[in-house]
Amino acid sequence: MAGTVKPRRRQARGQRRMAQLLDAAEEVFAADGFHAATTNAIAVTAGVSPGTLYQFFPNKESMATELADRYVAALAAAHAPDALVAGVPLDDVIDRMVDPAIRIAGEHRAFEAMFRAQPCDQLRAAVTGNVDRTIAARVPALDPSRRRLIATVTVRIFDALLPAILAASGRARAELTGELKRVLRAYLLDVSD
Amino acid sequence: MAGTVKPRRRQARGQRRMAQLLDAAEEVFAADGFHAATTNAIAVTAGVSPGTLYQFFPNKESMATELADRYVAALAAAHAPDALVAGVPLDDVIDRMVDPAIRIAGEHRAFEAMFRAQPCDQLRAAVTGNVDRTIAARVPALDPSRRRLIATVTVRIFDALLPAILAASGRARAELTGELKRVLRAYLLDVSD
Amino acid sequence: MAGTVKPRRRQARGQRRMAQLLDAAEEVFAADGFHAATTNAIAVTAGVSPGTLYQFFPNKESMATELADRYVAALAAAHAPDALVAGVPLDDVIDRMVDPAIRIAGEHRAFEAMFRAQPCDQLRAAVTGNVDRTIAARVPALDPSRRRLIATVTVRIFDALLPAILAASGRARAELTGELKRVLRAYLLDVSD
Amino acid sequence: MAGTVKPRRRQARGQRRMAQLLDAAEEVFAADGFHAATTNAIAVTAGVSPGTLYQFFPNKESMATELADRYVAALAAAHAPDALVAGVPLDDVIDRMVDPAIRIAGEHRAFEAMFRAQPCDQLRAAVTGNVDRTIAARVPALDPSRRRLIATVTVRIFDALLPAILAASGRARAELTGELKRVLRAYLLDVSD
DNA sequence: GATGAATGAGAGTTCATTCAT
DNA sequence: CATGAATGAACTCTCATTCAT
Repeated sequence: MAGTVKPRRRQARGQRRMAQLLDAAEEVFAADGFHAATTNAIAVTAGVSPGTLYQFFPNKESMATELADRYVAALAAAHAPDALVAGVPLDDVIDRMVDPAIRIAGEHRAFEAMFRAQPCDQLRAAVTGNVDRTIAARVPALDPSRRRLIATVTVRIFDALLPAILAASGRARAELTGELKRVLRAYLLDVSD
Repeated sequence: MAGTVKPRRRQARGQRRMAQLLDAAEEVFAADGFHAATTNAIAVTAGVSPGTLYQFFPNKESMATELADRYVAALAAAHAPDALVAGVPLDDVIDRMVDPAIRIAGEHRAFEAMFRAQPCDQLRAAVTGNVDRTIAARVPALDPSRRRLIATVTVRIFDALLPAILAASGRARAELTGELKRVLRAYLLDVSD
Repeated sequence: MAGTVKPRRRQARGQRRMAQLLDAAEEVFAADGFHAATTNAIAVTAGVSPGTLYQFFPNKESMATELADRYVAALAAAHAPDALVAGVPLDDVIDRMVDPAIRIAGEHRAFEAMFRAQPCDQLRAAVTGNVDRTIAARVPALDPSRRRLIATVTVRIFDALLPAILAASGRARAELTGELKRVLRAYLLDVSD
Repeated sequence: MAGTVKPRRRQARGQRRMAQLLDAAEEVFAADGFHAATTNAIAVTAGVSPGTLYQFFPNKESMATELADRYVAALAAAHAPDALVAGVPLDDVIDRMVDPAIRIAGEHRAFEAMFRAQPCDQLRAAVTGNVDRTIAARVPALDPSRRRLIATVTVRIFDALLPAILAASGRARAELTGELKRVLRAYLLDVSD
């Protein structure tokens, strides 16, 4: 009995530490970028020693990877893919894709940095997958490889404008967001023909 | 006469070294990115000692800046802005903007890295300026601040797809280039209304 | 109880290292002077890697500063300012000021170097303060700014003869020390009028 | 004829270059101190290339040495040792020694730096010799080795207060100069007994 | 003589990672 | 688990001096 309980407690504490460390990593990655970020700075921010950090993560990259996982999960939760299929107008689909993505990127300070960092391909891949599936649902006839290409391009466009959007606020942010949607709509209408 | 030749001879060696060093920097920046690139690696690649590098460039940044200047010049030479004005179809304009840019980016291995590096804003600024002027010539009625926004977005889209294009070759590169042009055409047509 | 001991154990090793490093710094500063001294030499002398040095001191200057603090403390301990006030003859006061200072400078090999180095103004300031207070105690009527001037001059005289005294030994050192005291006595008698 | 004239011209040009370089060295030594001063900085200040500098001076030290020679000569010229002997009051002697020394130190910006720099012992030695001879003239009965000691101490006191005097101006400088003279008079009166 | 390019060892400092405790 | 001391290679940049021209 005790044998089964103890490990759980440990795991719980471990989970807490990991979350704590990831929060710290998020902050530091957001502030300095992946490369300039220092594991020592992350440890300090988390209020632990560098050694502790390496008890939970084998290296700096792995922290980025796990952070990216967080963001993938958050995106998955936000993009409840209900009813993206049939008669929903393209504008609405774009809204339902773009707005939550921007929101999540805004909430998670390191989203942007992780989106670019090489060790976080998963994040880009996940987003691309989302878009790919959405297109598949709306335009089933499309050739899969062409669909993949379009999805990739779409995500890159999003990526290209995201930093500017996040850096802006108020009117400017709205303007830039509008422009992003305009690009996507124009492009996606064009390729739907 | 001799008075004008003599100093030239000295400068000539220096100019050669500078070019040599910039070539080396280009190679190393392209391979490792601006941050990861080391001045020692550049010096070794150029076949000189680190001290020599610092005889011509005050620091690492300045090499990036000068490289970016090179690219700006190359772009300026390529974008002879003749006849972009009146009756030229949009497709042609896009071709004449995109193709040389991709060609130059392909010829200069560090173009992409410099396009992203902070100390090289000039490069992005120059390209954005080019686009802005082109739009101004074609759609004189457009509000300048809106025009600037469109130019910025256009360049960011180019930036977003450039790495993929450069990484690809043959059929894949042609496909991606086509997609880039499609995006731009769709967007620019949309905003011209 | 254990709670107070455990952290101490960790700090203990660190404290030992700091002392070790300061000892090494003292040796190297004494041998080469502050500017010529290298952090690597200090690390080697201390038998640690350069990185370890920077775990305890943020930079070279800080080592000098801490060394100077050591000396200030040693001086404060030596100059028990008892009975410097009333009827003590000037010669005795000078003995009680100069002798411990010379002894401490002799014991701490870098004293002289630190006395001169810019990042160690504290040391000179501390010594000047000591002298200033002593004068204040003996000649309360003296104008404070004039007193400060006299203290400064006194310390500079000490500083001027210290290297010669430390470099000498035996009879020569005694002679020079006597000369220093003679200068100080003559000067202080003169200004007491 | 030409054979004798040409070399003279050359020597003349060489002398000019040397003076030019020494002027530059003076400026740079005064600004940065001997150690921090850079031969390149000196060459730039002199408006020549580093190679030229090494055509006239074998190394950095030698520039300091020659500068010190300049100062020795200036001092020798200033201290016309007339009538320092017999009935001149001590105060006057001190004035005639200290005032020109301070004036020259003020006129030659690197005087102070050279006075301290190790490669310039000659300067200190020359000044000490002056003082020694003056004492010898005034107190012929004094034991030579004791005289030497007193001269050394005297010069060190001068050295100790010189920086403060040069850094000050107006009233403060006058005050400090007065204090220096007071110290010297008190000391020399004391040792004359 | 004069130039300025070239050298290269070495400066102070950083940081991802490991390890004894 | 947690600590924080320890590592050491690598970084950018400097500078007295030399050498080809």
